[in-house]
Amino acid sequence: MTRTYGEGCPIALSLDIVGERWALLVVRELRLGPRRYRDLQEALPGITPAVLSKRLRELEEYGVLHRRELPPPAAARVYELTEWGASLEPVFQALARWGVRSPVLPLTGEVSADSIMLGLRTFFTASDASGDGVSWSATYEIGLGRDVYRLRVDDGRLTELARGPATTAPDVLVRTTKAVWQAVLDGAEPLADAVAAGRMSVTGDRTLLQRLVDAPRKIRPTPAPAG
Amino acid sequence: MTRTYGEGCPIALSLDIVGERWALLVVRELRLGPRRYRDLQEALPGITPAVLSKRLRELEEYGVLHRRELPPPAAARVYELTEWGASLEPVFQALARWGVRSPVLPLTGEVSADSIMLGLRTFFTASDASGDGVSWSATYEIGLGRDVYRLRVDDGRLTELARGPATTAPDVLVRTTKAVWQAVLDGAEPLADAVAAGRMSVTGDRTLLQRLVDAPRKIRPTPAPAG
DNA sequence: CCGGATCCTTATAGATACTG
DNA sequence: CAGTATCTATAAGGATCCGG
Repeated sequence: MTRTYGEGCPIALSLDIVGERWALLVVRELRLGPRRYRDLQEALPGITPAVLSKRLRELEEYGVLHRRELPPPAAARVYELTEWGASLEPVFQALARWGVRSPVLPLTGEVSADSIMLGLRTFFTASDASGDGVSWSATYEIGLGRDVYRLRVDDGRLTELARGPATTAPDVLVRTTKAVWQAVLDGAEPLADAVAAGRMSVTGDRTLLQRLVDAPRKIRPTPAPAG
Repeated sequence: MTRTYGEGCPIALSLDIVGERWALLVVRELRLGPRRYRDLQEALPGITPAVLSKRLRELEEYGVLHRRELPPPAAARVYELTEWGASLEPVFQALARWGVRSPVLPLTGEVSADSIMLGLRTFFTASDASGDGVSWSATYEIGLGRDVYRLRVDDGRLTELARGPATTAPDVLVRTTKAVWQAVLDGAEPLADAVAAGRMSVTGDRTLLQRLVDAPRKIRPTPAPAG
């Protein structure tokens, strides 16, 4: 390792490991499972091949991820998080919750389908039962363009979020675009409108879907910088 | 801002704000209260004045901290976190808990007195009452060299940690060095030995102090990188 | 086409000295 | 004390190229 903070503080050590430019975003892209070099390059607009290669080498060396060769016929090289690398999850959660409350810099730009779904998990708060006493459990398959995800909610808790179609028939099946799904999650467009306008197709119990999109509450209190 | 990830992902936004080299460590130094430029420079070995100035300007611009002029006679310029900046605390906690489990890079180097005390808070877990039914509440004043801290534990929860002496007579008063305190916290030296050898002076109930140093459990499971 | 390596340019950080 | 100025070293950005 070249540049080091050289401190005994565990925070500084963490930053020695994942504090370099792009490093944490590379890890972010692996949160939902293994990815190929090409996938990472596409998901990280602006990263150059040299930097991506360097980060992958470093992160492998430090034990955050490892590369694995898929056997034929799928013959491909993929990168995936080690157990320790996957345990960065609380860091991502904390950073995401902090970032959405940024009082100065706005939250603008493209978001990958992965990030949208992970954001759902980050801001997911079991909706309070509100007296109806009905426990909320359901399975979902959400398709955003070509990216498909399966979700499972058990007793109001999001217990599964993975890439790929549902393994059994889901309670709700959704097909839409990234943009529409994000608008609905942000509350910018009511779910009913998106469906009525044909921008989202829903198969199954729509009230279960409504509960899902209501669950994350990305409130942005925007505290005054208190100069 | 010059370099930007340019994404709509809140994680990327957070990294745009505090992801630059040294930025998060500057914030770390302000977790226990305002500091002067000089204090920061001394606490961050290796940072150059130009970089420190730049980070302080940027972090102020983004609303993470603000500078304040203390009125005479204490006439000094200090930097302190905004409310939003202070809400980075979960990020530090997550990074610290992750870093101590690093399977490859070792945790070596100097640690500031502030970081040791904050580490105590990060890894503080109320010791299970273990059947004795005695609720643990106490006040402490810990002196490490010239740095003095006051702590308060209420019902097994660490409710106060601040720079400076206790405001009323503490239940336990400790005077020692950074190195000895850290060795005791790490379990490298038993509390009784440090006291017996005259490396730590304790006034008050020593069993209350034992509970305090036992509270943080910095277990390092060192998961195999699973190559 | 995938998985990078190479080359050149630009931006940022490190080192040191110096000033209001 | 609280920074700025200058110079150098390193890392990142941009484009191209290459082997399997």
